[in-house]
Amino acid sequence: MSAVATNLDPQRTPSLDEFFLLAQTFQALGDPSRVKLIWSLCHRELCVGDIADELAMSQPAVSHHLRTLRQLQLVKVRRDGRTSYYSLDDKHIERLLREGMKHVLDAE
Amino acid sequence: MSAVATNLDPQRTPSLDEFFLLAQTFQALGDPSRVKLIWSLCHRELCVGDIADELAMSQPAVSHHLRTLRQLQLVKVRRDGRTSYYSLDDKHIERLLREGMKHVLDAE
DNA sequence: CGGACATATAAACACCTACTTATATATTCA
DNA sequence: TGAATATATAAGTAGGTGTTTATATGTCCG
Repeated sequence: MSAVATNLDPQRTPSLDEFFLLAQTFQALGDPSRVKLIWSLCHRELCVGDIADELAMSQPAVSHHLRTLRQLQLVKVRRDGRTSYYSLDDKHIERLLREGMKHVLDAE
Repeated sequence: MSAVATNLDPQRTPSLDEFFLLAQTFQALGDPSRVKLIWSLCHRELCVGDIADELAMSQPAVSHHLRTLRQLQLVKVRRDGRTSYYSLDDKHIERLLREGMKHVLDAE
């Protein structure tokens, strides 16, 4: 039986669509407000109002960013009554941020 | 002797400047042309003309992107005569891309 | 030197994005 | 039901970004 390249093969060259999605993902992380937002979601979930307070942003701006991040499956939502609790969608996200921060701290 | 938090402490909350730099780094990766460009530099260096051919982009556009990536220390240059050879600046970059691609492939 | 080659920079333009203000939706509770 | 609360969406706008076209810089070689 020969090895078959799957979507999860880390060595194969990604398709154009996959490159596009990867760029979109990085672009979603490429904004100071969103990167702080995601950092604040490491290790705990927060509701929209708390995020707005913590980042000193307006509520609509926070909702807007959260929608962007939701669409790319970077954050997920849990609704409880009128409150929406947001958290990171998977463990890759935090690793991605920390790997990026390693570069920043190494480079400066 | 007590442990002292340094810039490299992965747990400490980054400064505003560090968040800004992190966002800039992700933003630099957040473009299909640049993400393909960086991917093509994994495991080998390339000169500007070869990159332009490989990505089917104009030479000035490639130079422009390379400057962006250079300023953030994502790529580095080695000049030989009239040719500039570009390569990834450090090992974090490739890890960052692969970590991001893992998320994309998991999410789809 | 002078022409050819490789890359870098500049200006201009169309497109996109992040925020604000205003309003809508949805849920709770008196 | 109706007021209050929490979040989502819409429209508008100022500023930013990626590309092209044109030109400049720098290097090799006859």
